[in-house]
Parts: sequence; structure tokens; C-alpha cells
Amino acid sequence: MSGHDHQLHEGDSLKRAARDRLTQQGEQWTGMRAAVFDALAGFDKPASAYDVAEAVSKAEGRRIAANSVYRILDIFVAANLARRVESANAYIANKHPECLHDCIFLICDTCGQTVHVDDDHLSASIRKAAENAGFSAPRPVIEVRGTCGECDAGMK
Amino acid sequence: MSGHDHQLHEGDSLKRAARDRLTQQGEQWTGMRAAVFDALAGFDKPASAYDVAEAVSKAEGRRIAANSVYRILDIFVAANLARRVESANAYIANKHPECLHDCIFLICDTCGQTVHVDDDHLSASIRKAAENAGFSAPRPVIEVRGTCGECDAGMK
DNA sequence: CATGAGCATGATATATTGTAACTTCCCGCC
DNA sequence: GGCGGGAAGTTACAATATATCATGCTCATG
Repeated sequence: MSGHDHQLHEGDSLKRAARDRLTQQGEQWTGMRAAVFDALAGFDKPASAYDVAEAVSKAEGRRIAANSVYRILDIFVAANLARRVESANAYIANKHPECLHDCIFLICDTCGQTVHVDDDHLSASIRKAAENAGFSAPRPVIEVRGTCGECDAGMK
Repeated sequence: MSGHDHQLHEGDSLKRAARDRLTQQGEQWTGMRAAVFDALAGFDKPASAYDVAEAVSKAEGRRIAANSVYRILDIFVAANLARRVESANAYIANKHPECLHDCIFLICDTCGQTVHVDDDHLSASIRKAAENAGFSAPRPVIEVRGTCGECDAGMK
């Protein structure tokens, strides 16, 4: 369908991929960062920084302040280990940190489930539109709010 | 350029168009709503609800609480008089309230200037992608963060 | 070993953005 | 006048995000 065959990691494989990617970027893979990544990857929907902080706190058995989590999430986003979902003020782990995509999120307003679509043709068109308007270094934010099939069916 | 010729209102013309549109939607055009609309339209960049509250307070000579502004902005967004810029947690007046578009915002990370592009072909593709994935009632959020031509030139 | 540079994290405070709950006001209508 | 309903006010609070300074850790150097 999307025309390329990158690997969709999960579990330990994802964790290794994340660590490799982060270190390749010249950043450190510390215990704290591993804990934050685990927590984020453990959510099946976009999680707010505070949600992540709470999850990490529980896992570590001590209070982790939100700002530490913010710092780490910023690094993750910069390194492509995670994505920020702007319309939800939340973050989600990237299942294939090694591939750069302008990705499209479909977010269910009812249940919060978020699916991730890559359509390089579409995003290239958007980049091009931005460049035509004189914008450089464009970073597209493409999200669609709506109702997922499951919730839609349950709405009768 | 964008292929259709709706009117780009400004000043009193825009205000009248907004009032007409809002009343057609079954909502009232009150003094407060006019004041909020004026304030919002007076910004040349996306403004936060608090920015708007401050501007309205100044214009009215009395304190207007942010939550009143939120209520009104929500109505405006629902009626297409204003748009929310998700990636900036901000709002911007819609210059042509009578036309429904999935619009694309280009937001300069340096100066905040935001330009508005309508590309019905592009947004239709995104809607279609969402529908293919089982999403219904999609509301696309298409924004591009980057650097505008002016700031880019000034960056040397 | 002492020192200092550089980075990661902690702690605290505060700023910004967004909602909730309840009250008061105003206006049209009987 | 009294009543009903929507708009706006008031207050409080929740959720999200950043700033600042302190602490600790590692490593290189002398």
C-alpha cells in the first residue's frame, strides 16, 4: 500500500532501534531516557507529557518531574523517536525511528485511538505548496480529527 | 491562483459578512461578540484566547475574562468566522466566512506570520486518505511550520 | 588527586492555555 | 409584572509548558 517496506518494530526490537538511532544522533541513551521511551511506547494512544511522567514515576518508584520528561520528549522528537500530535498536545512513539516521513495522524475524537499513515506523495505536495509561498525548512503538521470506524459503528 | 473568486473581506465589509454568517447560523451577533471579532481581526497573526481577552479588555475599558472569550471563539470556529491554529494554540479570523474550506496554514516559526492557503485538491486527498482508513466526519488539520521568506532573508 | 568543563537530571516556581460550575443580567413573551 | 432561556460574569481550578538554578556525574587534564 504505502509502497515501501521499512520495519515496524515493537517491544525489544523497537527499543533497540530507538537506542541505536539516538546514539547515532550523538545523544546518549541513559536509563532515564530508556524509561521514558518505554513508558511512551507502552501507551496505545498519544500520551501527554504528564501522562508519561506519571507512568515513569510508577515504573521507577519515585516521582519524576514533568519538566524532565519534556526535555527528553523534545530530544526524542528531534531524533525522530517520537512525534508530537499537535492537535492533542500529546506525544506518540515512532515505530520506525530510522525512516523520515512527514506523517499523517488520524485521531478519533471519541476514543482517542490514533493511526499513522505515511503518504509521501501527499506530504510532498504540501511541502511544495509551502515552498511556493516562500516558506523554507517546512515541517508539515498533518492531522485529521474524526471518528474511527469502530466508534462510528458503536454510535447508532 | 487558487482557482475560485470568493471575496476577501476586510474592515467593515468583513465585519458585516461575519455578522450575517453568524446570524444565518442561528446565533446572535451581540456587542460582546462584535468586540471579540474586532479584536481578533485586528491581529495580523494568530492570537491566543488570552491575547484576545486582553485586547477586548482594553477596547472595552473593563476586564473581560478569558473564559468568555473562549466561549465566543468556539462559536466563531463552529460558524467558520475563525479558525484555530492547532500547532500554535491560537486563533485567527477567517477573511471569507461564507466559504467552507479545509485550509492550510503556513506559520513562520521566527516571526509568527501566518499565511493561509486553500487547496481543495490537496485537502480532498487528505480527507480521502482518512476515509479509506475508516474515519468519518474528518476535520483535517493542515499546518506547516517553517520560516517565511522575509525572515529567511534576514537570517544571514 | 584536584580542578573544571560539559551534560543530564532534579527541584521549584511560574507562565500559559483551557474548563467547570454556578450566578447574574437582559430580553422577549405570556 | 413574572417567567424562561440564552449570553455573559465570576470564581475556581485543571492541564500544559517553560524558566531558572542547583546538583551530580563523567571525563580529560594537569
